[in-house]
Amino acid sequence: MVLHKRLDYGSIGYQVPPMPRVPRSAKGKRSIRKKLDNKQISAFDLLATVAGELLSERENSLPQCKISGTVNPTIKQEQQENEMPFKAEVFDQGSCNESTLGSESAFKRQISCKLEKPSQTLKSLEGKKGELSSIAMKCDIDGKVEIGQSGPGILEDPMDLDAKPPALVSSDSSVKVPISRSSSFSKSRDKNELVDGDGDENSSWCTHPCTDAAKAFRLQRIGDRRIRKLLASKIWKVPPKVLKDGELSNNDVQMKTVFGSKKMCYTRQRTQRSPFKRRKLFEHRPISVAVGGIYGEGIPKSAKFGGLQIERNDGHAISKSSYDSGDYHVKFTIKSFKVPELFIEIPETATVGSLKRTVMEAVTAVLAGGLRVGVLLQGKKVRDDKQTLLQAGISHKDKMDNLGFSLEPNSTQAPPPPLISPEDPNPLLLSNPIQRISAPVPVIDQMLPETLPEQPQTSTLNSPESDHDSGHSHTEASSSVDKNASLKALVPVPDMNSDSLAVIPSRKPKQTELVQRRIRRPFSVAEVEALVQAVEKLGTGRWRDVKIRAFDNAKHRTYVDLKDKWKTLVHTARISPQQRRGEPVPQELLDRVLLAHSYWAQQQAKLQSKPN
DNA sequence: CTTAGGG
DNA sequence: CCCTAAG
Repeated sequence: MVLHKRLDYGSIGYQVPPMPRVPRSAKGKRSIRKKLDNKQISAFDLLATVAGELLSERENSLPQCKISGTVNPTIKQEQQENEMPFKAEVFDQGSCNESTLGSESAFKRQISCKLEKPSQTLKSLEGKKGELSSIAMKCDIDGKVEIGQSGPGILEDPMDLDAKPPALVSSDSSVKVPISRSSSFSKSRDKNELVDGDGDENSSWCTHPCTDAAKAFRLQRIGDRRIRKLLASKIWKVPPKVLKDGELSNNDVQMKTVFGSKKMCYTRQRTQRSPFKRRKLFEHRPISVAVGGIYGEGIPKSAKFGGLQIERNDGHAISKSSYDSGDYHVKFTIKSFKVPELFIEIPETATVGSLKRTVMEAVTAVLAGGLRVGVLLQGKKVRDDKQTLLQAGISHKDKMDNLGFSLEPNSTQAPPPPLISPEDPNPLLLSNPIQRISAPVPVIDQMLPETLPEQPQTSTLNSPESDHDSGHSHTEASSSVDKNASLKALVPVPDMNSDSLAVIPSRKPKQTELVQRRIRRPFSVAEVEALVQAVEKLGTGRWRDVKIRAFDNAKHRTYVDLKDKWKTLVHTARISPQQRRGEPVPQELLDRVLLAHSYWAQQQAKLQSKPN
């Protein structure tokens, strides 16, 4: 079975506009490359490039993704020690059968996350400056996010890989191996998969010795090609229109065009009879990306960066003259990514799996909900998108160790990508008793390179830009502390059990906090089938019963959801097949919908006219 | 908390 | 999906 439309969500009214696609025509590439070559790229282009890197990969979403970061609630220096590195991994379990593939969101995945090395921060994992290791980031609005640190493994020189001091790798369990969509990944995944929060630092992919074959494969195929792809397709995919002349202030609009217009919201699952009150979870605080530095022309042409970069078009051997004319290129690598302050609230009775899912959901919601990229130079946000890098002060020759990128949740919009479906698509088979809880999206602040330790970690919050983001960061001061404490408590118990969860403080978000909209989870055919069956039996006025009968184990489906779904089903059944969107529902089911609908409508009418 | 509907 | 008035 093949996924039909990536962005077509079943229910009407939630269609997320398709991401504008830009033909990967040579022409397009050339034009942009030309701009790069001529240093004509504006700050906004740079932003867009980064954004594109992060968000325009929806078409190539990988069924697996990893996110690593540091829980860093407050961006204050003194809290550095409280930073809790965490890692959330999600990957396809490989069992994509008919039912699990019913819808894109139906991918059954297993998520695992680890909290480890409480005192370690991603920062400490950064390779030495100049080291050609970088972080590869990919994120698409489909909910797949990939953020992996690509070390020398993707470099052309295999020696680097072997020569790389294990310390760097092992010391940082949150460092990810570059995740490529190539089969090489799946090959090596087997041995590395199911990284369960067992505390085994070596369980992360990067620390697992890759097989020679896999290694070779990766080096050979991923290296150059992957980078090229990253540079070429992803970046170029961003519609020029969107990139051009956008004011930072217009970013919202611009990005909206790209990511959809729905407001980004994420709320914790409302669980039937859940003892937990709905909370406002996500903070729309900026996520920051630290850049390893800007590399000037001195960088060997063979140098490869796995992450974002503006690469000199070596294919067109830059002539001496071009250099003379000031045709320099700014090169940089985003080495780390922090996902701070993830506020998690979860009942003690929840399963570890649910915790993992929650974390993943929280992170995914933020990343996939729509991001805006901000460029920070020495802690200051570069607002003028029209500026060229040079004008902005980003020069190839500068030792810009202070270039930062901030990923800011787009509060004004957010095409909630189908999040991972923890449960089996078939409601009748659902058996996961997880209690979904809230997961706030934290703010991630800029992580500055070690060379600029003095840079206040609060730069992002304090920077002028914080104004245009959902700014509610400050209301979190106290919460961050709680969070820290709670997460910290989790660390010692990688294999946390419910008890450890109890440590999590249930700080009540302020009412002023925004409530994230729940992520969309298109109903799979299996679910529709179950729904139809239940309604046929129970009628259309007993949603709670329907819920219990057919979706008791699908915690993410509330009776209201079911009622709404039925509503849309009825509508869908009435419109022409051409007008339907999302995963097609078998006509047979739609027929039953209409039948049941009319039948129960009659019954209701009878009851009305003839009460007793 | 459930329903029922509009948004 | 969200929000809410009603029951």
